[in-house]
Amino acid sequence: MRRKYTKEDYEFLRKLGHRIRELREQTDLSQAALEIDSKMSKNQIGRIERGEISTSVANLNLMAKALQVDIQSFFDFEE
Amino acid sequence: MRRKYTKEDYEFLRKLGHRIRELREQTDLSQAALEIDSKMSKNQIGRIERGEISTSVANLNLMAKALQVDIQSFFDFEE
DNA sequence: TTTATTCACCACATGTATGTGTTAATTGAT
DNA sequence: ATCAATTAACACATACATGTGGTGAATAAA
Repeated sequence: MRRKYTKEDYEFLRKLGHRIRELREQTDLSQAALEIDSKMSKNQIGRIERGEISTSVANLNLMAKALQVDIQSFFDFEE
Repeated sequence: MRRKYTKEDYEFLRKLGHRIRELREQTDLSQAALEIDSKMSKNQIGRIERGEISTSVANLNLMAKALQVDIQSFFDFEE
């Protein structure tokens, strides 16, 4: 049986999602455009940006390459 | 239907896993000890370190806190 | 040799992330 | 107000990650 996400987990996911959205908007890409570049579904991208789910590191890598940013920049938020 | 992992994906996961193992050993923690601190199963930790699977960012956060390292340091390897 | 530690590896059940398809809702421009 | 672009939000099937429990291999110590 899996661990359940705590409030801290969701707080982390919320901040991460907000940061990803920030970087996507700085690149002037819509979710639909990022879908094409990253090969991820735009639905999934939306869920990640809203902090609803905990995506995998392989997907983080895909998004970083699509946005042409360093994967570490996704974690550039306070705390 | 999900995307399948490419060779680049697995290469990324392999490097990431190696880096995580490196940081764990620097902290002098066994997989069993990290299991306790991170609340993740040691089986899963082993699979991640071997690069077999793509774990979630929430788990990365758990491991970073348990190892008392910055989550960004997980990605400090030559790409 | 024996014992203990650490890790690799396996099978299985289950929860979750993902993609697809669809329909609202929102935003912006005119 | 209308129109277009963008995003939110839903349901569903399925692939994958995760935990549990177990066995075995490798290493070191004694």
